[in-house]
Amino acid sequence: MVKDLYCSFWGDDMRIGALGQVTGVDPETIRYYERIGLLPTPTRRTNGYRAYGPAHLERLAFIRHCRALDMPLADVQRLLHLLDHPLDDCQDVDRLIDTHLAHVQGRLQSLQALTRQLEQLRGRCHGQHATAECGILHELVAAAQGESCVCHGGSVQAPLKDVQRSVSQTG
Amino acid sequence: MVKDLYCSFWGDDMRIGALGQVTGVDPETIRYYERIGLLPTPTRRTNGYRAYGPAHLERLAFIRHCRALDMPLADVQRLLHLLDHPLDDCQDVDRLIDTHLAHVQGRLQSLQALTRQLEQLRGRCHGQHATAECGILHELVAAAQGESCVCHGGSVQAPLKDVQRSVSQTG
DNA sequence: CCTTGACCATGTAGTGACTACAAGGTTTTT
DNA sequence: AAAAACCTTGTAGTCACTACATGGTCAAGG
Repeated sequence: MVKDLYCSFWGDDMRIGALGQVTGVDPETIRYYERIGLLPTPTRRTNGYRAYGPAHLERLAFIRHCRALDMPLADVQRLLHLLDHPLDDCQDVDRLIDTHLAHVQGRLQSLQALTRQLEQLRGRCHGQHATAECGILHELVAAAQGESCVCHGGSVQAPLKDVQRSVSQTG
Repeated sequence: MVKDLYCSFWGDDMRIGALGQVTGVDPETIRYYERIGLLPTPTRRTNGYRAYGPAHLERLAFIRHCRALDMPLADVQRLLHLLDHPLDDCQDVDRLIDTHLAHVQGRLQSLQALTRQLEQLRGRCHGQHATAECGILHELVAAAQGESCVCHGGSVQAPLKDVQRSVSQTG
């Protein structure tokens, strides 16, 4: 029986391990979501164990789905609030998704440029030799010294922050 | 004169602010690189200020160029070591770049899928209405509940970790 | 009855690559 | 002389977890 596997999954409440199994989320992550106020505090059994119901399962699944879409937890928080207070204007949701989409598309373009640069860089090294003659290292050093390179094509002073931001996490 | 701007840039040493100006790196970041052993400790002036020479400038530029290629600092560290000890085999450099390239390409594919998903999601909402009828929110909730969706097409149990790893930072 | 093992609780610290202060000293400008 | 801009150190914050330490709870096996 699945009930045996999930330890009272079919009962009226789940322990944190069962919830984790069903959603594929580490129990430590679930506790983390609770700590930062993303998941409501569950009721407790007499022994202090957290007792989760279907509502928690739904909410956690929603969070994970949004995370699979690479949304930051702050955005997920806002969406959950809109779900809880469905009287507001839908435009908030629109803007949130639009902003997030722009974010992702920006990072996508950066990564595409990055891939081209790395591929060209990779092509500089052929066969086996000492690092002293390595075309990749030479290219990297030359590029860093501001000569026109496969990556920047410009000077050292170019602001790298934009590139890095768009490549890194959403924050 | 540029000398006035950069405070002894043309002298035999630069202060941290000047180095930051020339390379476009925040002085706090430069100190951070020094702290984690990426930049060698510079000599000090009599007043305790850090005094940087051309060697530091080159090294910092190299680091930033690698970072612009989205390499983790650990990889940069290894490349710097290979530059300092150029007797080793060049294959190390090759492997490092190859691994990094594979990383970036993986993230690129994740982001492409993500963009498609978000665009489809965005298309669910038309015009102005209350969140209670918002197609985006409905889609997100439905998807989270395991119905076939524009994103997963599968169940809640799907392991999201792979997606997230490939989308996030290199680490 | 005792032990083993799996589960749960809390709290703290670590990750990467910075960023932002706080509290004080120095140099330059007004 | 005073104010602004620079420098120093150290510490703590960011994001979304992850890992660990320490201890409590519970079911099954010997």
